[in-house]
Formats: sequence, structure tokens, C-alpha cells
Amino acid sequence: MNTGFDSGQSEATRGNGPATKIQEKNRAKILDAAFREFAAFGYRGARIEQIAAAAGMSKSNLLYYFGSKKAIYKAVLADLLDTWLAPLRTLDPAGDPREELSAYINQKIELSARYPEASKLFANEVMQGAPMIGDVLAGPLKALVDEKAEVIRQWTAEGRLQAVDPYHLIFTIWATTQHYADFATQIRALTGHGIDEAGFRQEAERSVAGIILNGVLGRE
Amino acid sequence: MNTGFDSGQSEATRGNGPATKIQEKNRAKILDAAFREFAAFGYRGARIEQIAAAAGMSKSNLLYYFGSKKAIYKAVLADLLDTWLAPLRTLDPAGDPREELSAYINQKIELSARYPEASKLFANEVMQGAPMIGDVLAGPLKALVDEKAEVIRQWTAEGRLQAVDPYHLIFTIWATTQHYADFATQIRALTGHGIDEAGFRQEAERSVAGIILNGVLGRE
DNA sequence: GCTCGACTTGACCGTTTGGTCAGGTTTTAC
DNA sequence: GTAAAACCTGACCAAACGGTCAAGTCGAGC
Repeated sequence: MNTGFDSGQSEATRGNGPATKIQEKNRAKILDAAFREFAAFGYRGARIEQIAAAAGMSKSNLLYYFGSKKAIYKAVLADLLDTWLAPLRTLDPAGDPREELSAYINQKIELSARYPEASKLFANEVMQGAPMIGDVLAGPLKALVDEKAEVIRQWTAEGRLQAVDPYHLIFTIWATTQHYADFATQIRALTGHGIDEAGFRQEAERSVAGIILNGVLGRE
Repeated sequence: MNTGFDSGQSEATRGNGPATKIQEKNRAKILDAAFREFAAFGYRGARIEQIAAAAGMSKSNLLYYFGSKKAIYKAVLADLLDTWLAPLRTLDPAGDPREELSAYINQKIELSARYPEASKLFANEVMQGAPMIGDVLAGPLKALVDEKAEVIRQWTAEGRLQAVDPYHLIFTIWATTQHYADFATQIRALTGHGIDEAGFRQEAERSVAGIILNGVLGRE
């Protein structure tokens, strides 16, 4: 399934050509480097030359593959969106709420651990008002979230979940899990650890899932 | 109480002069405009001329008050830190955990509602590795968080709280509350509402506090 | 109303930015 | 092998950037 986001890329890969080996390799190197640059500095802060240097090629050559800064940015975002939203799609109405939500939280935390740049990049784009992916948020994403919110509402109706607003629950899960990537610097300053460490990651998963599923107050 | 962050400002206000009315007014206008600019685009993405335009003055005049881009940024951050970290200081060991945590969550959400730019700015700085406030995080902030973590640990020891890691609990609260400011665009795209609306804000407060305090699973 | 310091400006400077282009090199197809 | 296409580069450009400066305006105190 695709998010329906048009990356706007069409340089080098004329029309829909087969894409040569060398093209494939270089486009991948560029996207990887651009990923980190855009994630760290945002769209305006990113420097095309720095991306080229990180990708190990000249600025001119980079612009041969992607005709403009905006084209690189769009390509990076398109690459990101699918993998970033994938875990939510796995939420299964037929499953057990505890297991489903717990698995979803763990998937999201592991995604934040493996692709912290992706999390930061997404955050940066949204924080600036989502100028590039605003229509994806309002379209495909909203459709997906509405669908899953209905699943959660159903669970509540069946008495398998406390009465909680589904949207705020989803926001809570997104916020907590992505926090470990976006605010990694702060977390490391305060605890000395990061989710790149397996032990700390498991501790985070257990804590977050525990809080969201059971709360912090004992049973009265 | 101060965070101990040196803003590095010392232009115009020679030494520690009285600061004239006009100075006070202009510095305030600049900081307000810079606040929004830095929050929206990050340090590198921010444009000094755009700040000046938003503040209603020439770029030259802005540079008369703050000698450099970095000086403005530091001044903005210094302004931000105190108010941003204030709510955590109010967490009272002698109080009831439910009321204390609930009040803290509400304070943080209301702060995000009133100063969404502050939240975004803080997020931006930390996401870039906290190059400017890294020492504040590792120093005064860590001290404060360590102190409050001990309070939470004490509550747990007294059996008034589930066994939960205090640091992850604090991160969870920070993440969820600030999410409503940082990801306002996404939330608005999905729900049609924002925390600037009183009704939605109360709904968010109730949901977040409910989840964190009681979890989403019914008592077994 | 004069004076001195605070305030404000537009013109200007060196650097960096995103992007172009002519021309050279390598790979691919036959 | 050779020709065409794909790939790559350095030189170059206009615009935008952060910042300086000389010169002028304004306002408070006398």
C-alpha cells in the first residue's frame, strides 16, 4: 500500500525507465545522506552541498539525479512515509487489545530506535506546518487513523478497554514512542542512555506499555 | 530560580544600564518575533531579516540591539527555559500523587496551548543535539529531574504508585503534553481541532491524565 | 533651543546558497 | 570498435545571507 504521495521525482529517471545499477546506487546514497541532513536541520537549514559531501559526490552530480533541493526533500519524504506509518496498519480488530497495543508500542519504539532520523524528519516537517505532506495527513493518514480509531472504539464498546478517546490514545502512543528518537539528546543528558542500547530500549518499552496499559495508580 | 543559562546578551544594554523605555519595548518586540521565526525554521533556517520585518524594524536596527544571529537565539532560549521548566518544580512530595501528577499534566498542556512556539523551539533545539543548551540539560535540568524522580520513587515505595520507572514516567508526560503543540498541524488534520480551543484542550487533558493515571485496560 | 547620547537607516561588503552549463569521461548497446 | 547515451565535473551565476559602517534623526535633560 502506498500513501499516494507524489515525490515529484522525474529527473534522470526519464519517464519510467529501468533505472541503471549506478543510478540506483547513487540515488540510494543521496537519499540516505539527505535523510540525515534534513532530519538534523530541517528543510531550510539543510545544505545541498553538505548532502553531496555526505553522499560522496559533487554537488553538480547530485543535482544531476535530483533537479532541485525540493525534489530531494520530496523523495526523502515519500521514502519515509510508507515505513513510518506501516505499524499502525497492523493493528488487528480481532486480536487482544493488550497484545495489539503492546505490540504496536514496541514496533513504534523499535522504529524510533532503528530510524531516529526518520522520526526527527517527520517531526520537523509537521512542526513547520507540514507544507509538503499536509495533503497526505488530511487524506490517506486521516483515513487510516479513522479506521483504527473505530477499532479501538469497538474494543471499548465490548468492555475490553476503558472508556478512552481513541484519537487521544493514538496521539499518546505516537508522542511517547517518537519522543525517544526526537529528544534523544535530552534523554541521554538525563539518564546517560539512549534507545540504541538494547537494555534501555526494553526498559522504555516496558515502562511506556505499562503506563499506557495499566496507568501509574494502583487499583483502588 | 534561574536555569543558569547565559544568554550572552550585552549589546545596547551596556554593562547593566537601566535600559530605556524604547529599548525595553524594542527588545521585547524582537524576542517575540524571533521566538516564532526560530520555532518555525530552527536556528539555521531562521532569517534575520524576516525577524526584523516581523518586529517592524530594519535589519540594521535589530542588529543594533542584538549584535548577531546567535545572540538573538541565545536570548530567546534564555527567555524560554525558565517558564518552560517551571511546572516541574511545583511537583510536591507531600501532595497526593493523583492530584500532583494530574495538575502537572494540566499545567504542561496549558503551557503548550499558550506558548506553542516555545514548545516547538525547545523541540527544535534538542532535536539538533541541543548545541546551545546542552550544558543546561546536563546540569540544572538533570539536577531538577533527579530530584523529582526521587519524589516519584518515594511515592512508589509508599505504595501510592505502581512500580514505574520515574524517568520514563516524566518522559511520557513531557512527550504527550508537548505533542499537542509540536504536532498541532497533524492533530488538526486528523481531528479538525487544536488545543487552542478550550473544549478540545479539556478533552486532551482528561484523556492524557486518564491514560497515564489509570491506563486503558480495565481492572482484571 | 541646544546638546549629547540613544536610536535608526540605507548603502555596502564578503560569503554562502541553490542552481546552470559547456564540456569531458565512462558505460552501454550493437 | 564505435557511436550514442548516461554519467560526472569545475567553472560560473544571480540571489540571499549575516554583518558593518558612516551618516542622519530623534528625544530627554538642561
